[in-house]
Amino acid sequence: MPEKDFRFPILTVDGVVFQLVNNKLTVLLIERGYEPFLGMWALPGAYISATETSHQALDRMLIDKTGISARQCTLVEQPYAFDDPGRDPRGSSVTVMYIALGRGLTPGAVAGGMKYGQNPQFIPLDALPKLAYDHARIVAFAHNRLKALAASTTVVAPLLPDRFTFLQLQTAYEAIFGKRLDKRNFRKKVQSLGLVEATGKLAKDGAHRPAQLYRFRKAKLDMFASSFD
Amino acid sequence: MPEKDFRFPILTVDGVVFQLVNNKLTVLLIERGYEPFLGMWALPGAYISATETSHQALDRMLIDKTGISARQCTLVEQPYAFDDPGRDPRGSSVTVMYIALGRGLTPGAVAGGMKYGQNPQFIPLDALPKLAYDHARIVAFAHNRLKALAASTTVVAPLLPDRFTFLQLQTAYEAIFGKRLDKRNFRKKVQSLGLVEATGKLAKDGAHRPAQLYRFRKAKLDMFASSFD
DNA sequence: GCAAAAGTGTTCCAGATACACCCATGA
DNA sequence: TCATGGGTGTATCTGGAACACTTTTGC
Repeated sequence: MPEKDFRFPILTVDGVVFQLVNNKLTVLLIERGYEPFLGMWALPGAYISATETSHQALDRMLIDKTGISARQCTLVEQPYAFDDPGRDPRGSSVTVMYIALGRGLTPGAVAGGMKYGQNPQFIPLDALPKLAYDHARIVAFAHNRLKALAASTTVVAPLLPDRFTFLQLQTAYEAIFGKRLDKRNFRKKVQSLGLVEATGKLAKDGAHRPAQLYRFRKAKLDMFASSFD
Repeated sequence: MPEKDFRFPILTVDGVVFQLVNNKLTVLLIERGYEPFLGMWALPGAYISATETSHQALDRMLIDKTGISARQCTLVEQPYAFDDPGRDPRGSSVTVMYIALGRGLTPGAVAGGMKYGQNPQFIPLDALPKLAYDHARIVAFAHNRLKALAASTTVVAPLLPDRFTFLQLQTAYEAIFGKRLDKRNFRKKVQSLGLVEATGKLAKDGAHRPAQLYRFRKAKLDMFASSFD
């Protein structure tokens, strides 16, 4: 029943921001500036207040703690809840996790941002330090989710520039799946799905044959029939 | 930053309890007994208090509102969060959704239970009434999730008795996917995955040849390689 | 001319699909 | 004897996986 003075549990939001750096999938982490877990690496996160949605809290928190705006990223549609009774000594807590994807993000770069930031860094998933709370589990969950989405949708798009070569696209998939793909099979697959279209422009970036530049046909998250792996 | 008098948003839990009734996939709904949405059908749900986890709140709420205990069900591993700014006039709210699976459940049957219950019923997914809040969206999400899980894990197990015939198993899958499957191909698939084993017992339940009774090899949620659809 | 990435086809195999008849039982 | 669900095998198709060489450019 709705009671007037009902006390709610602690509600927090955590952001899992992925970006490609040097062809590796990385995630945005901070070093915690206070207890608990002082000095340990953690996902950027914050309490959600009664006057905001979890989404608004994410925006605010990301800028405050990492100097990156959620506006610069693409959010994956669906937030997930993690209920960790043992996480906070003050009582039970629920955290809402968002997955965000970006490219060319620089921690601390937003003007006036990062009030509480503690050394925000994009850290490769294959070289994660020990994380605070149950954040290792949350990152693993998010990575799994990203893999599953990449296998059947165009989620990779926000990780890439608007125009990209086939090699860039393939490398993005390889970074997400954590394994190499065959160049010819990859091309066939992407083309048979009609995911991309040639722009006619060429990328001239070195001592080799210039590559055709492509773009995604659909701007939005698009589900396709068959699947990668 | 952790502040002493921080006020948290409204946090609620909603349960999506699936059960097979007459070979149809049904979901547990109640008729709301107060505003908002008085008289409308809705998922059973409740506020989460500061002294309990979302999981505990689910247990309590289900018994109070439907007379069904979460102990009678199998919970799907992962809760999801839905953040609906417009849902509650008193401020922003986040709801944590659990998917639960059961069989032979009877609303209102728990002794001493169902304090606030309003006509709890298992309603077939293909005959849902208009639902309160954004519950139609939540049910659709849960159904999708169930489909995806059924395609690659043994989630169906809790929907079935311990021992079941191949036809029962197939019918469960058909109910979840909402389409017919080929009997021979289904058998081949299930057997090649080694999902079930014969018990040696026979089901004699009518004017026809008795069927072999099977059980799942793994009691727990088990992920298998290939996939149904 | 050589280093470096771009681009291109075929074969093979496994798994999915489509499909029809006889069997055991109770009424 | 008939109605009902139980139980079985084969041919075909499709999509994924494996695999190597020629092309274009800058230096």
